[in-house]
Amino acid sequence: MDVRVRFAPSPTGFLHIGSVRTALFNWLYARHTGGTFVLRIEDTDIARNTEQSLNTILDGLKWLGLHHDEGPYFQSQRAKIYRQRTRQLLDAGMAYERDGAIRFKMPREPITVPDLIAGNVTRELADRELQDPDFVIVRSDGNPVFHLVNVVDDLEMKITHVIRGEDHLSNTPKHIALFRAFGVEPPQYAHIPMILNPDGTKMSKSDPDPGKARLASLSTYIEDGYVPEAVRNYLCLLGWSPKDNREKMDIEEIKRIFDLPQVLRTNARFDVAKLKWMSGEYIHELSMEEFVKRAQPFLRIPGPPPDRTYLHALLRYYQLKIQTFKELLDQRIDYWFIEEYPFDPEAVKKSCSAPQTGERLLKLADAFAAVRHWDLPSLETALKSLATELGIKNADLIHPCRVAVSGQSVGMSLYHMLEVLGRDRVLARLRRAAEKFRP
RNA sequence: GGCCCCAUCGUCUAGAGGCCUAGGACAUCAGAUUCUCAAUCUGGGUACACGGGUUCGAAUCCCGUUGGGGCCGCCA
Repeated sequence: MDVRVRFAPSPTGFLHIGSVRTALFNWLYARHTGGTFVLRIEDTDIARNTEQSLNTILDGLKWLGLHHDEGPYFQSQRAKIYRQRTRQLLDAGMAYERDGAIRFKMPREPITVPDLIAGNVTRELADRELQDPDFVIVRSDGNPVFHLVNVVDDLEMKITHVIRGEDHLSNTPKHIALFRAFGVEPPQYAHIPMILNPDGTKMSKSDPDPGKARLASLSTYIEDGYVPEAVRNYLCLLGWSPKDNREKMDIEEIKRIFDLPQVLRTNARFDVAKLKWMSGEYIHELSMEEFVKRAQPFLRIPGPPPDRTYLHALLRYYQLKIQTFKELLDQRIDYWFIEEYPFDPEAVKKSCSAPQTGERLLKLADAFAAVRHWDLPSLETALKSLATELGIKNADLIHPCRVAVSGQSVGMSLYHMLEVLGRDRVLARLRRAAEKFRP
């Protein structure tokens, strides 16, 4: 049997992280079985159907690398089919009209859902449903209701496996009843557990807490510069695991071993810290070419375009330091590119307040000027011999030197920094700073 | 209110009756290292929700309790 699965988001203008995971599991299952991944847009509510919100979905899937094989199909363009199917039920006496709406005659006996993940689930009717088990399939304004269009679409598109959030488990009996009413065997169902906020509450875009609302949207992770492969990898691990302690995994490998029965039945909480860690893992292993390419939107380089070799040399440090590309914006990198870099007052106060600072920096500049090869070991030797000569600790030269050439007290190891900056910049900066810090 | 699902460290999870005095990862703490932040290395603490069964033996099976989530719409 050819597997056909679908992702059916409603175009509400953003992608919920839970939806993304559902899309991912559908995609994984399709790839695992060599089946077809269909994209269907649930846009029967015309008010939500805007081009921009559709693009949000398309862009999100593309960002994650979840390519669909068919679609997107739009429910809004399928009104005729829903009407025909409604007619069919009406004619067969399995639906009737009341108060202008069309209702489906729900079977009175409980229906068992054979679920690939949850097992056999038999749902008794709730007390309210006991009063009136039938449900509306076409509104009085003539628009079909979710349950109807969902089933009709799955039927028409020959969907074989419906992989969706557990929030749909309770109304799956309705869907099964509808399939049977059409004289068709329902597809296989697989309900995956939900993704919750860190505090265990439901993830929602409309959460009054803006922080939590932000967590729920995929666009947050795109904007914050997370690596898409990491987001995808992390989401795979929410409700599924390879059982052998592996976590950072190649997507090809996941496609190979992913299967529905191993999906967990427990809800998972979203842990941004772990996602961040994983994003970092992916960033660190990027080639410099790829890193620069992806970092582009988050790089603010002042001054004229830098030399490529120089840029790569200095960026290596930041690549290993950050976990999301947006963190690049927090790094003070101006000193690599322009001479008017700012001096951090704290750093100056801490490292350059000694009265001999100016004099020492001048001597250091002279020592550096004398090195034959501008490389790490020579610079280290030069600095250390000067310290010995002056009878001071290495650190008494290292810290002022760092502040002099970078304006700050943090950064890569000093000798490495000097090596990358180059002789001309370093000597000029040391001499200028010597003036600046003269008592 | 009714119905459904679930329950292992703070979090994600491994665990399908003896390999479990419960393993891994993230987070956290301590130490090491260093010119700073970071990284790295080493080490530590922290979990089978509770109560009953079944069994020679239970994190693993059954029942109940509690807790969490979901659904019961002319929303999707």
